[in-house]
Amino acid sequence: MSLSPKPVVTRFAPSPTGFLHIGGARTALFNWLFARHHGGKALLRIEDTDRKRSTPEAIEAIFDGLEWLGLDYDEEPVFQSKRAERHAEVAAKLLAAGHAYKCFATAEELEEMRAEQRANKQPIRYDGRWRDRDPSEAKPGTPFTVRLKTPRGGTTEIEDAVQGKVSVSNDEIDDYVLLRADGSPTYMLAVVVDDHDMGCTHIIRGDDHLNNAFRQLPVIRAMNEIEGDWPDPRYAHVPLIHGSDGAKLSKRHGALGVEAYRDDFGILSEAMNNYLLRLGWGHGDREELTRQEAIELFDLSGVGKSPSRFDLKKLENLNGHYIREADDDRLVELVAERYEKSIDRDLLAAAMPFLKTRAKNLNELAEGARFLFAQRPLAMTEKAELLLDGDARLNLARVHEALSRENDWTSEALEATTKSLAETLGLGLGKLAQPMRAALTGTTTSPGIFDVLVLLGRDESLARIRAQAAPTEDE
RNA sequence: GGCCCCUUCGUCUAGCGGUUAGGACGCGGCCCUUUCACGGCUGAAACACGGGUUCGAUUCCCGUAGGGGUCACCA
Repeated sequence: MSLSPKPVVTRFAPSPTGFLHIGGARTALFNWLFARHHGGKALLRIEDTDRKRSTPEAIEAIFDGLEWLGLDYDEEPVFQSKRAERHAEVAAKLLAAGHAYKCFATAEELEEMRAEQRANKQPIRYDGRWRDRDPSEAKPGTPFTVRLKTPRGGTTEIEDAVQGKVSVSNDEIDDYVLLRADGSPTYMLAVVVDDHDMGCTHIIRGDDHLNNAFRQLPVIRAMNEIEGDWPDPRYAHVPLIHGSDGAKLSKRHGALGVEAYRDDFGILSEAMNNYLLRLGWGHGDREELTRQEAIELFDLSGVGKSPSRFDLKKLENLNGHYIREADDDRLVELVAERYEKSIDRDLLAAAMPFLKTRAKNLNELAEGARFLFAQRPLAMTEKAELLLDGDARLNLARVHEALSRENDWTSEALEATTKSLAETLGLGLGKLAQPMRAALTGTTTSPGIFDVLVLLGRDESLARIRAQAAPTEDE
């Protein structure tokens, strides 16, 4: 026993069969935070052993998603597919030590076995037909798989950092395949070997892997028996994220990659991080946490045991919060990206303080800025059109007259002038302001109308008001 | 179906034997206000059910129900 505890090493191990989805992103975040919290190492491994389903695009999407989330790794990513030799080496050691054996059963034969088990309502698992047979009983040259000789009888118990004590009867675990007939390793072998070789101390993953822990442990213990220094890792199985219908988040439930939330929904990285952090983890009443606070506060004991549902409304609420806090220049860039044509960034920057309190996502922010760059004649929304009745247009003519005499084009002066006009006319300010808003922005929603006047400038403002005003007699 | 896990407002959660069961999102109301937001105040809203253990259970134990996960030469 060493006195100083081993430094924490975690890994995120996605299989690149698609984008980085919400659940994967949260697992990545938890692993990363846990490592950072303990001053340990965060590692990344790409589980690309499924040659058919893994794609380079998916690998890129995962890197891209992780980078966007601000999750960095302490070593170069490990590609599982490149380690097949080592996996086979471990399988050979297991075989040599009698912890594994060759199985010459054909796929058809096994399918038949399973069909029979189904018919007899028996649990479906490999029956160990080659467990105690001598390989010489097989016809020479028959292809074989290597199966783990799992312990019979008794139970295996793990102390999961999230789920607590979980135990499974060893008889539930069949002698599963370690090495396929073509000599390639299965996932079950590869994870264990890679986790060991990477020095992972904590395995934080979705609880869809909880059962796998009981299948993987025998390999670890067998290897520890053979060569030592294969300690059990600490497991932490985090409950899955479900869709709003309560079922596992999947493609058919509209599960999206994190980049879709970034690109299509206009979500900020901080908002996504904060939302994911709070989904399944809590620390008292804390809702909004910075990255730094998350590192300081994150621990496995704060992770809940029950699955949680994904709620876009809450994500967007958080997003609105982070938009308001975000630096204006950054928002200008993000909004500008959302316009087809190039826009006046200085104008957008000037408007940003007024725009950002009104948006829950970048799309709304871009939409809210649209009036700044609109060309006359302005397109009117239905509500704006409705607002501009005869009286409104008459009032606009008066506003135009008053404002065109205004020399001090500041929101304070413009407000004073408009208010005094309203008073003179015996009208509420709204009677003037709402038609102005419609004329100036083409909508019924916008920043404060006097800020709009200033942003658009004297000439453009007067022109837009003129365009919607009733003709006056002296014209 | 076998095995494993889960169960506090609609949702995310706090609670770790004694609380008016707290916060957040969403929803309603009020205030602010030229609109929409922001902000502030406020209201409705939960311990799945049944047994125990205990002076006392949301909290501990056992069932029931419901939900989820997993059962490949996929990962």
